[in-house]
Amino acid sequence: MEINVTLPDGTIRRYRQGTTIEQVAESISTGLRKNAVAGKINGKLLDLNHQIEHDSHMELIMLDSKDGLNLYRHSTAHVMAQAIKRIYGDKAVKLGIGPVIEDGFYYDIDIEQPLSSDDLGAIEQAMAVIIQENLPIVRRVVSRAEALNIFEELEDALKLELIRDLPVDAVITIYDQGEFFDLCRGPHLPSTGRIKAFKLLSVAGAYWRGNSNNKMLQRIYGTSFPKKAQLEEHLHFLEEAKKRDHRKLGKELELFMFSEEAPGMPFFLPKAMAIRNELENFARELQRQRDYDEVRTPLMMNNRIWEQSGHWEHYKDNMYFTNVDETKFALKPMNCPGHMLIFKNSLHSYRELPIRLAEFGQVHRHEFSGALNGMMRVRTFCQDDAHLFVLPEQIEDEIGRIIELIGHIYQVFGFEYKIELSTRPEDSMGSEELWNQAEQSLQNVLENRGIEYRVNEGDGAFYGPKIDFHILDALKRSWQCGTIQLDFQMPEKFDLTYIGEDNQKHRPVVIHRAVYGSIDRFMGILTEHFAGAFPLWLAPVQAKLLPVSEHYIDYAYEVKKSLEAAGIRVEVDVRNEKLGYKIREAQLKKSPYMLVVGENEKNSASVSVRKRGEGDLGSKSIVDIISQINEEIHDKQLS
RNA sequence: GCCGUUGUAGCUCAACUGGUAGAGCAACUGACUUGUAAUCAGUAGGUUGGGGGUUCAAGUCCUCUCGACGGCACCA
Repeated sequence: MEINVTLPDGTIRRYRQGTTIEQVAESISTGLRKNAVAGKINGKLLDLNHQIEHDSHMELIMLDSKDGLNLYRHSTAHVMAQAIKRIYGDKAVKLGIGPVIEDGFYYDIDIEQPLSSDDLGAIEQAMAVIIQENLPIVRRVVSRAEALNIFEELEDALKLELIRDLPVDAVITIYDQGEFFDLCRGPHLPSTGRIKAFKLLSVAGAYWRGNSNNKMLQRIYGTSFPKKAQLEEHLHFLEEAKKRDHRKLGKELELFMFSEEAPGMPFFLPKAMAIRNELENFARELQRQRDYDEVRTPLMMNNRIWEQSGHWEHYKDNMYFTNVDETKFALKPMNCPGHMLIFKNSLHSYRELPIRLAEFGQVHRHEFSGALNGMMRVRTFCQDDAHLFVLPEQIEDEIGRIIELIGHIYQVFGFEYKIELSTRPEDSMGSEELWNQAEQSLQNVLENRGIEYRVNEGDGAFYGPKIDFHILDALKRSWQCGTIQLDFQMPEKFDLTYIGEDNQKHRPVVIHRAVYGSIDRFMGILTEHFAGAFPLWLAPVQAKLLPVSEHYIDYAYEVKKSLEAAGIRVEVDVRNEKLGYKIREAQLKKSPYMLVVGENEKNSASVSVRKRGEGDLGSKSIVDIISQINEEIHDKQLS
């Protein structure tokens, strides 16, 4: 009997019933068969040796496709599991799950002996042997009872739990490769020999099924690629990312430091402070133009206000408390309650709204020790926060303005960004009705403006839904920075009112927003984004003066004075060293401008200009270099 | 918080199975007076994160504790 197989381009080919996907591929071309790793029959991913029994739509999954690569890595994970079992013993190793992730795979295993990265080499070797053996990977359907039997035999409680949790009508499959088999949905490569380039990267603890109440397993991360060159490239990328690590660069460039005395709390050194002041002033000026009023509220307020705002109930585990004069105080984890008090400090007419209160507010949040990470996750940081008190009918317009502001600021750094709408979380405050209304408003703004966005279910703040801005840095990593949150709850909790046209009291709506988010973290992101080579307007030292010898130090100081008078951040390298040495050092510190001064320059009131990334640009008069630098600063040029 | 790793000079890193803590860079001093990515010589620098223990002897072994790193969980 023959069946029709419809290919993606619409052509229909006839085959004997029971023909495998691989045979179909072969019948089209040998090249196809070679590079196909699986097939899709009527949209369902299946192994190459799957037999086609009915008329079907068929698509071949090629190794270089996303699906193909995932499958390839999934099979690599199986090979790794097999290798681990060969080394440590079949029963000593219980297998959890071994999924594919972005850029690789991992396998969670339960094994008595703690593994370290030193053990990875041996596992890799055993994997190489398995690949060498080129074991066929074969799918086998088993009944639930059989599956349970098999894994009971192995005393593998993890797999047994997985099997028991499968839906009743699930088809349970096991994949065999040599002596090894694993419960798996598949599909897989036809044989282990197809794996060409792989590497194990690290071991780490991971909770079984992602639940911190469960046992902790050992997770081994690895990756694999169809070509060795791709693997090399990926490893190189990881190396490059490491070189940009803001913790490393922060130390080398003397930006910030940490101390055991204050875990998770950054110290800003003078150079980081220069950057931070630029960032703050930039935002400050844009906010001034947009009619924000800047305020500052206390770092610490008594407990009553946190109970009133709901922070005590929803956030106390992350707050710092202190007892003074028998009154309990808390360090603010957010700025909103302070701004609510400012709003309440006077009576407001509807004519005044929107009122926009901005604060570079230092907040403290007690993060778990294991969560801390350089500037990216800290226990105290400064938010570029603002709260907008608006009339209900002003909501959309105000949010639109904030979106514009955020876009404006990000573009200056060359950041692309993505937008997410985060909706009501489980632990939320207030009525469902208000929440729906708030979520609807945010959605309206996004859709009316034709903005592309993704919905992030249940990720809103406890007092309201939010629009989050995720920037993409130079390495295409995503960071949540900006946020716009719509809040109907705080106005209730604090009984905020304004006097309307009708001379009655009305409730304003509050919009929380931040652009940088955490300035500290934003600086960490910038450091990695620019690999420490900050654009001129941000650079802590914008020009480094390099006297050719001691004789020109006086002249260097003269030039320094002129540049400083023009508002440029300058340093002189007065050390008694050769020019090449000073240049090397200035280059390593990523100084944007190096200005060499010697006999010629001294005689002509000029400097020799060497620019980061461009090299020697010849000499320029002091007046010219000042205007060149200032123009570049003013335009906030990216390089 | 959990699992694992880790902590030696300002920085980067040495010190085999326990046996007097070293190097490069930086700093300081001197010589050289320098022209576009490292001049030479010398000097100083440490209760090996902290506490306790084992030992004739601890950077090294045990234990508690603090910090950091890789993940997990968390991120209102």
